[in-house]
Amino acid sequence: MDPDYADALNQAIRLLSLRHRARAAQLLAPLGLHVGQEALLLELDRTGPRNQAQLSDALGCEPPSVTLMTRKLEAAGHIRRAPDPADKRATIVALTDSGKALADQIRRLWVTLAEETVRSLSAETVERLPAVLQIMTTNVDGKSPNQPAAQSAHSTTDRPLT
Amino acid sequence: MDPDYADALNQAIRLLSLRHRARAAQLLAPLGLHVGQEALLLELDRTGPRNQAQLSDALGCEPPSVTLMTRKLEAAGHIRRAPDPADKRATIVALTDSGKALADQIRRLWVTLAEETVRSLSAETVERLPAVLQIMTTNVDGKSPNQPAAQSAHSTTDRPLT
DNA sequence: CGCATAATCTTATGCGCATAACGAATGCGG
DNA sequence: CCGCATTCGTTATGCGCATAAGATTATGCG
Repeated sequence: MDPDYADALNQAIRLLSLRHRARAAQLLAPLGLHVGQEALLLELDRTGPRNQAQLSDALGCEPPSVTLMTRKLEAAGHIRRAPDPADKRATIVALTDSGKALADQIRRLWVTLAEETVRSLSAETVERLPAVLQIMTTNVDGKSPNQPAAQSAHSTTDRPLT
Repeated sequence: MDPDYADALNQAIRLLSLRHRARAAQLLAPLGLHVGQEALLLELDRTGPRNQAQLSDALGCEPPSVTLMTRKLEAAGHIRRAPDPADKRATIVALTDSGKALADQIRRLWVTLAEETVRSLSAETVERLPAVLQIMTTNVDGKSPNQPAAQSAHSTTDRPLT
């Protein structure tokens, strides 16, 4: 394994992360949203109402952050928080109509951005890109520090080498 | 443009960013480093001594952050800060021997991780991945908010579509 | 030369998110 | 029925980094 390649890969991911976050903040500022709140809205819109623990899991962030985000989004009228009748500890979170409209609006912003990116890539690269990113994600997220990363064997493969 | 594709791409990048950062923090903790400090060391090791303004530019972070990072790395003995004789405002930053050794050590950590990732991807994907990431980075980083992103025309293309 | 403008670095302050510690509710094994 | 570990949510605190404002030096121009 070429050390320079690993280094380039590492730096490329780091820069992409920074720029993506910066651009997201820029796009969302006019809407009065932050990056984490965007992710929460989109997640709710994708998978429907859930309690905060499930949300923090899906978003890859921690429960206290979810508490803050849901409080703020509720104050803005984008979501509803209601106690779960089946579990008095949990509070389930759902989009309001305003929140659903906002989620659609956000998605439209990213579409125009994705179009620019897609225009610069080959068709097959575009096709494989989501799967590749997912593989990179599962691998970089080593389950235990000094163990081979999950093979991500079943759902997402990219013509495994050999 | 399929809205679902743009959505998937957006979320994939977001998740990769989170996981990459988390893993980096995990790898660097034993070395007493943070993510930004790692980037600074590697950048210095790649391109040689520079002043802090140039560093903040290359790292994609802001000058005050560079001030804090260089102070801490200097206290740890990994870098040297010296006034620039040609410009009394600037302070140029250089790696010490200890810093250079540390940079090599860091790179070795990422190599083992990159190996796992490469093993899950096809040879041609691996070959194009850095360029693809760079294209995504330049595109996501729209120079001005409502203007077509830079074509990244000259150096990095990935068989442009059509 | 003299002065306005810009560039470099630093300090002060705020924001987003994490980790730690806690109270409340659940469910399981005795 | 009763401990007791577990899970959910919140509060308290800290860290990394950004933005805003200030001090010092460079630079361009009348």
